[in-house]
Amino acid sequence: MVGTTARCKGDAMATIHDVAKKADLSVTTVSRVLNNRGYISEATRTKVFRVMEELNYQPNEIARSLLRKQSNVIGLIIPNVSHPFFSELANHIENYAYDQGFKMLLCNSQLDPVKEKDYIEMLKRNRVDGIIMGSHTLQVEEYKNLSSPIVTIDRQISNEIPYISSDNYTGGSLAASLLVEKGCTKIAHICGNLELQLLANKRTEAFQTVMKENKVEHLIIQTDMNVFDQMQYEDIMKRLFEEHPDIDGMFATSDIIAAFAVKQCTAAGKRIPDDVKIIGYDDINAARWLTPSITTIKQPIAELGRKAVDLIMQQMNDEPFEVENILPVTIVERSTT
Amino acid sequence: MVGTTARCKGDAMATIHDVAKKADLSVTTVSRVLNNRGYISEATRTKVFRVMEELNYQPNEIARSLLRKQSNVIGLIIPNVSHPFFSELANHIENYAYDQGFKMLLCNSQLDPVKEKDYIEMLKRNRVDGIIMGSHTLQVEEYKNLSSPIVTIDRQISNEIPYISSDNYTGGSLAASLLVEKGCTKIAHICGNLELQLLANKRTEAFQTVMKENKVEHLIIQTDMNVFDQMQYEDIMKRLFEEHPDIDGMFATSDIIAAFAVKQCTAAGKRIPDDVKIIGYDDINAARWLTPSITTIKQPIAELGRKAVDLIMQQMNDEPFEVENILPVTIVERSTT
DNA sequence: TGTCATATGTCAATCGTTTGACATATTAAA
DNA sequence: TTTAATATGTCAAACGATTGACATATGACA
Repeated sequence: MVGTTARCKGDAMATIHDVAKKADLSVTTVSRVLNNRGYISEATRTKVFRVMEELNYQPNEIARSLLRKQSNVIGLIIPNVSHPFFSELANHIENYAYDQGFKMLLCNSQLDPVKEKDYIEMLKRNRVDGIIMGSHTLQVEEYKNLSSPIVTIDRQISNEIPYISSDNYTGGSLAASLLVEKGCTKIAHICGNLELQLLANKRTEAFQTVMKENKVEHLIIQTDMNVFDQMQYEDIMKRLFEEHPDIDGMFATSDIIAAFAVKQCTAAGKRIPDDVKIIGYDDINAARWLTPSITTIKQPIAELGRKAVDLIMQQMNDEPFEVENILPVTIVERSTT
Repeated sequence: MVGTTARCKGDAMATIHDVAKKADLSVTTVSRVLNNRGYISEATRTKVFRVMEELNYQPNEIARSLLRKQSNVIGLIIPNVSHPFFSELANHIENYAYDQGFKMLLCNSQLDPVKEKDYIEMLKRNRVDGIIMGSHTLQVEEYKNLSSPIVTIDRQISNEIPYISSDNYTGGSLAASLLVEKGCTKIAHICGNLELQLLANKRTEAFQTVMKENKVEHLIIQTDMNVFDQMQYEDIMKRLFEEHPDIDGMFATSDIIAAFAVKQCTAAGKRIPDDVKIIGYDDINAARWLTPSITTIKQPIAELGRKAVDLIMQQMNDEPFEVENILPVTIVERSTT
């Protein structure tokens, strides 16, 4: 069936003038009831609301934004919402922002620097009240003269731009220690590209420290997280177990990587956790419903999201704010250790 | 460290007037180079661009939107981005919308009717060019006089509002047939609430038809998908296997439910696929990286997203469009069958 | 009667940009 | 020399709402 609806163009929405005319009042009066200012009799108030209802009137927020110089929009730039960590973060950010009267524009940079820069400019053109940056493909300088309130997830840009992260060092330490405690003797750590200067690198630092302290044999494999190429993980895992069949412990920098580790172990006939113990990071929802469920370092995702929005609001209102915002992690033991 | 940055309020962004003044030109001329209209000498063109660069000028899209009566924003209302199916859909919608020059406002209704209605009104106040509805908690009437272009995912509202879905009937049929083929003799089907009048119900219809045709014992369990309560799935699965220990086949209406089925089977000591065969629906990314990887009905998520955006644009431009948009599914055999 | 609180109105400016109408140069081609 | 294309300018209206300043009218109370 093919159709063209009449309800598209042409039938412009009612304006405050239409409401005023139909209610036989001045626009000023209508605006007054809309904004609760000045003296309004109960009679006119109800009349105005009735007419608004009849005309299906919705105040034009674009016009308001223009006048108020405030859009009540927050921009969120992340690599990709389809990554569970970011989708959960986006969910919490949007929920909390909505509670605070903000809308959220979602931008998936796909970790493409050109796209990321484009998004930043787009958000500025649209006069968003703030930007939450979860994608970091640009040079530090590019973020500095951004003029709008900004918050960074998991990356320190400068001493002025606030950033949020989980306590990566403690997280890495907890994971490494648990593996050692459980008796692992050769432990692999899969992390992202360490040259990217992300705060997540502290997980690796902590891991190394614990390994050295306990004199445990270990190895570190960097992955190119720039590509959300799941095949890549499979290959890495496969090669890892071929080259080092005696690995009996793994600390992956995300639950997804941990899931791939589980997969390859199973494929290689190794039992989890008896032959190999695996720990992930993030505690995405999936960590619970995977089989076996994954032991992991839990990031407080909801709090991260709330903090991000709070920091935007604090900057908007010229309130003081913390530049460094490191939220505590906990270790959640499940079936892979 | 506590700080207050100077770069927040006060330092209003440069306007086209600032550019004109600094470039010693009229606003009209600047606007002309900005919009590529009329005669402009190469000299002034470059001068204008240089000054824009110097002032870090970004044209105010809010003002433009007001004048053009077009925001270039699409609103997406879904239950929850943290659900993998919706996060992948949102990702594709945003990507394609961006390519077409649109931004995307993300709204998580949390399947709360009040919130959903609120979001619809918010989007109208913000004069979005169209709304993609993936959340359906309201009565049909509420959606009808919406005035803005709208597209519905997986629900038919009326004969005028376009809707998109995967070929649910074929999907259900493929899944059911495969289980029968593979020799299952008692098959369970876990679906959502059938009273909700969603197109997904056709999966159940098809399942029943195939079961009856082949005279296979079967049972249907409705879940309250209104709650993204993962504990609920666990309980249902547990009870199911307790009450019907002889189940040897399952068709779940989502990969996540299938994952919980896998989990409970494993917990109950049943081997997959030897003792029980399981088929999911959606083919979310996780279906591949789960252990065992899940056999599932693949929805063409990217195409669904593109189609949704296309339908919004077609309505905007008063072009003819299809009301019914059913996209083909395929079955992807993995390790659970 | 005068004063004040209440209730509404008129008018104009503002937000930043676009656009049409029209004027005015300069330069180049006919 | 006339004509036309090129290049820029001025001016004002429009988009939809808010707001301050000010006027006016009614009713109540002192």
